[in-house]
Amino acid sequence: MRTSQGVEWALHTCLNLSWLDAPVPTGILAAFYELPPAYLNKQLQALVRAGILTSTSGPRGGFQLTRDPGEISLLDIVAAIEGPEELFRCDRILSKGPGEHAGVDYRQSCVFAQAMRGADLAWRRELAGKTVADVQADVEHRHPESPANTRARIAELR
Amino acid sequence: MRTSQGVEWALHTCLNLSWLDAPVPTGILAAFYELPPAYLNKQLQALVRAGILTSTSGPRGGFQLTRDPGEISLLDIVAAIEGPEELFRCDRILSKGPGEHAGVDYRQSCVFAQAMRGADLAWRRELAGKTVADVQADVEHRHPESPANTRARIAELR
DNA sequence: GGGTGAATACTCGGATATGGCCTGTCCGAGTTGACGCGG
DNA sequence: CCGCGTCAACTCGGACAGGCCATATCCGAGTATTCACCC
Repeated sequence: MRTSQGVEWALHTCLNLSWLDAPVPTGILAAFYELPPAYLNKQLQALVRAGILTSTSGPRGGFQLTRDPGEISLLDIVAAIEGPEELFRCDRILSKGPGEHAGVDYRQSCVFAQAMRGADLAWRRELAGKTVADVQADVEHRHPESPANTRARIAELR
Repeated sequence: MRTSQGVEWALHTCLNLSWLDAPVPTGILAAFYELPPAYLNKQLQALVRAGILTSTSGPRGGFQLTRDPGEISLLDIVAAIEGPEELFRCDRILSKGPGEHAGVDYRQSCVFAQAMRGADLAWRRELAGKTVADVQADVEHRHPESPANTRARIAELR
């Protein structure tokens, strides 16, 4: 059980977009990391549906962040790509067991489901506590040249 | 990204086995929750490889816990089924980016990978903190008849 | 020279193939228990 | 009655198909720019 590649792509792409102020087309963003352009486009569509990115068609179009990087958590991005389901898949097999009554929601009452949901929430809490702005700050602290490098490379690829 | 069905099956099966002291064959364990026997067998094999269960061949054979339920964490079971990989898949796409040097392990230095690993650890910490014995106690507290019910149903299926 | 119109190039968006892993099944190897026979 | 050997049934274990989701790609719809033409 691992996240899809799209998550890593989306994270890094959002960080790059946080250093830019004009729309950037898929082709450029894909070339930045040598990714398949059409498939990256598909992932970015999911970010648009989630309200994280805005898309503009036509020449000089592309993708850009809809809001401040400080308002975009890593959980927002992960959930946009992976979907809203929780990590643990509960098919309520307890309902097939003995001594159990109908009309009970085993997703709520099953102790395992509860424990797994607790772990799921811990995971989400960590992801929700870190924003793109936080990452931005970390990276700029370690590698102050990163924003300029990114802008330069984007301009070079245009 | 969700856990496979095998995780839920393994969790409940381990709990059932914690209330029994003799080996139970796959067929019985599967009938308990109306699961496909051969496929459940496949999952239990993974638990054997992980050292959680012991298997005995021949008549009167089957599966049983290798150690005390208090020494089996939910993480042990999940990891046995899902494998040891962490949730976030990092393909080090940074190494394809500009201004980056070879010889750097981007699984370590990438800020996103670090943040995702932190969330992963939070998830694992929750799962490692809960043992089968804990679940056992919770269930017995809420439904004191559960152990007897389980033993009766197992005997009935034999 | 300025404005307008069409043509054009560019970009996103969804519809469409392919591959790998999860799901599901089957049969053979090994072991245990039972049974019958002989002492 | 007791011991031993054979037989048979039972169980695990790994090898073998099918289905679904992640991966990957392509082409059409829409739009802003550009350029040429006309006033």
